[in-house]
Amino acid sequence: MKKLLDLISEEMGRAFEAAGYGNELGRATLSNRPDLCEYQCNGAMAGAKVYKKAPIVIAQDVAARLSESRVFSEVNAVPPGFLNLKVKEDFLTEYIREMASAKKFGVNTPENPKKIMIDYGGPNVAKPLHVGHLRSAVIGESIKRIARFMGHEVIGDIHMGDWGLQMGLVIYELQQRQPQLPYFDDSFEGEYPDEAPFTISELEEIYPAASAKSKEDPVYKEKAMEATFKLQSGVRGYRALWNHILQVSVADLKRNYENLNVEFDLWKGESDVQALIPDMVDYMKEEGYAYISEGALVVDVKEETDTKEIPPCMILKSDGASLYNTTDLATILERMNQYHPDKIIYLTDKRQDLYFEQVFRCARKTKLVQPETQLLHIGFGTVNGKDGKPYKTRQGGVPRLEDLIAEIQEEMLRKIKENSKAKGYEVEEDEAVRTSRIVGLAAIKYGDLSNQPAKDYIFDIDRFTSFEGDTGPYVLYTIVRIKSILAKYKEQGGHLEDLTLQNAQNESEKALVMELARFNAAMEAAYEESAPNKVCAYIYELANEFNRFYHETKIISEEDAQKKAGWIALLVLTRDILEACIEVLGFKAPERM
RNA sequence: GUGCGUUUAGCUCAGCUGGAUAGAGCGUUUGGCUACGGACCAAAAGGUCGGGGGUUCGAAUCCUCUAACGCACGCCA
Repeated sequence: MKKLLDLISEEMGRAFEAAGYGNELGRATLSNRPDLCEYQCNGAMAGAKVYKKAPIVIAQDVAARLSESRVFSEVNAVPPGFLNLKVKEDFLTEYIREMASAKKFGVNTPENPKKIMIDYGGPNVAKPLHVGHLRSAVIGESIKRIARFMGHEVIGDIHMGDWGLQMGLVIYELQQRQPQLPYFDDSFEGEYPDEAPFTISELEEIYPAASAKSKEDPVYKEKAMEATFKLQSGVRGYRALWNHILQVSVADLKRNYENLNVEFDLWKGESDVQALIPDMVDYMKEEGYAYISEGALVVDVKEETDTKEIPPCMILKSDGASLYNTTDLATILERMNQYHPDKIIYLTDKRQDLYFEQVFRCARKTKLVQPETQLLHIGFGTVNGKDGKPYKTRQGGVPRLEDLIAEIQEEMLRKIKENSKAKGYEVEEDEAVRTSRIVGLAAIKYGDLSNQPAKDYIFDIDRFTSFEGDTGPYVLYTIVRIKSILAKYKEQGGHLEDLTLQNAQNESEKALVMELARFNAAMEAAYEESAPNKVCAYIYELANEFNRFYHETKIISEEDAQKKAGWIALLVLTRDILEACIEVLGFKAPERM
């Protein structure tokens, strides 16, 4: 389905053409003066110079051609040359009816769907998730869902950090604590146990302990690096232990991401591409891309148009070891070979902007990717506390993601109980808890997603959990309210099928319809700019328009059956669109709250 | 030092890629519950868009200079 604004622009374009001007001048936008008109076109002013005429004259020429338009009920040329437009009810109703019966509410399926890989999540094995992991997971999941909704094929990869020094640290610390384990006995030739010799909570305690020791004790660090090396060179016992760590850790990660309603298609990690590294490095050397500089193997990625010095992309450290860059390049290689994506999107902290610029340039230069393959890094900002500094616990530590979510959900539970008490009815404890989880997740995700990804934002529990203003709970409340009215309609014997949308009866209803008609444009913009915040902005406005309409219109008590059915149809569409939006944002609405 | 980002109402943020009177929410003030869910709605007050200069019919938006803050700049990830 075409976008409403495109239909309007085309109609304007034809009028411009008929009056002897270029039809590209017909581009229309939403009015920024709703008191004067619904849509506007500023093409007459843009055309004034080209045609050497006063803009108002052009506008009048164009307006005169539109008196018989089936789209507009009103076209006014006003100084200095604005074209103020109002659309006919019939035209709008026809559009919204088509939308209601169309697949995906009129979002077009692309002719050539793209294959997109999204690299997000990025947890480190054996380390608990913390605030820093929230944004990658939440934004990445939403971008994935938006792209899927638009009809593209999307593969989400968690890309775990499962190969670095942290693995050596954990292994060495385990050896200190339980030296009798068979994994550390080089002469052991039997089968290793199936069961890991530690639980997830032990694991989570082991890493920080080991990390602290290695910072203070150079000998300890040396030993940990040795353990890392033994693991990477494939020592049997170390590999077995590493598998245990992975197994225990991944089970825990799955649980955590599931709670966040985040799903990955691939659970790959750095370790998966290590085998590709030697050949890739040889290739880069043989083709003359890589050379030794200051002892390290590097690929130059400078370009003539650079306004600053871009350091070369390092492939191997001077001790011959691989590093983050190497793994990322090998991952690109693997992804291209296995999945042939048209586009790879990375979600990490924005501080890695320059780093990814280097890696992307290196991948292009060394022809790891096709010239038409898009590589995109979406760098997101920091989650800050109310003081504007990175969010910390009261003790000053880095807060765990689990604790953060629990905190929001507790506050949500408190509010739900308080509100039900104020309204004078009792909620069952488990229903209240269930609801608080659903609404709490919406609060945290909406709080994050409604900001532009690249910007830092302030994590404010009171604001996020509020039912008022631009928040997740407000949007859910609106959906629940619609569901409640629809339930009542059914209770009274009404059916939700075979309803026909009618022409809008008043201003607030028309405003709601116009807002609904904007859905495909809003979703498309969110996709193209990888900007879930645009979906948030859209549903917030939609929810506002709905609530305004709701207050002016008594639906259930309406006597005219056709009118009433038309409104119910409008409610159904509003509910469906709101739910489609929160679905791509990665949360759901409860039946009651 | 170089580069990137940010700067809009008391606070938190929008601003549809150059248009009319710069918009929301929170907070403040006021009005609306015998009500389909008042967890809502309506309204008021609140701004020299960090600052200077420029481009043009027209600038929060484009160019330039400048200030403050944040971040990044080969062997971490």
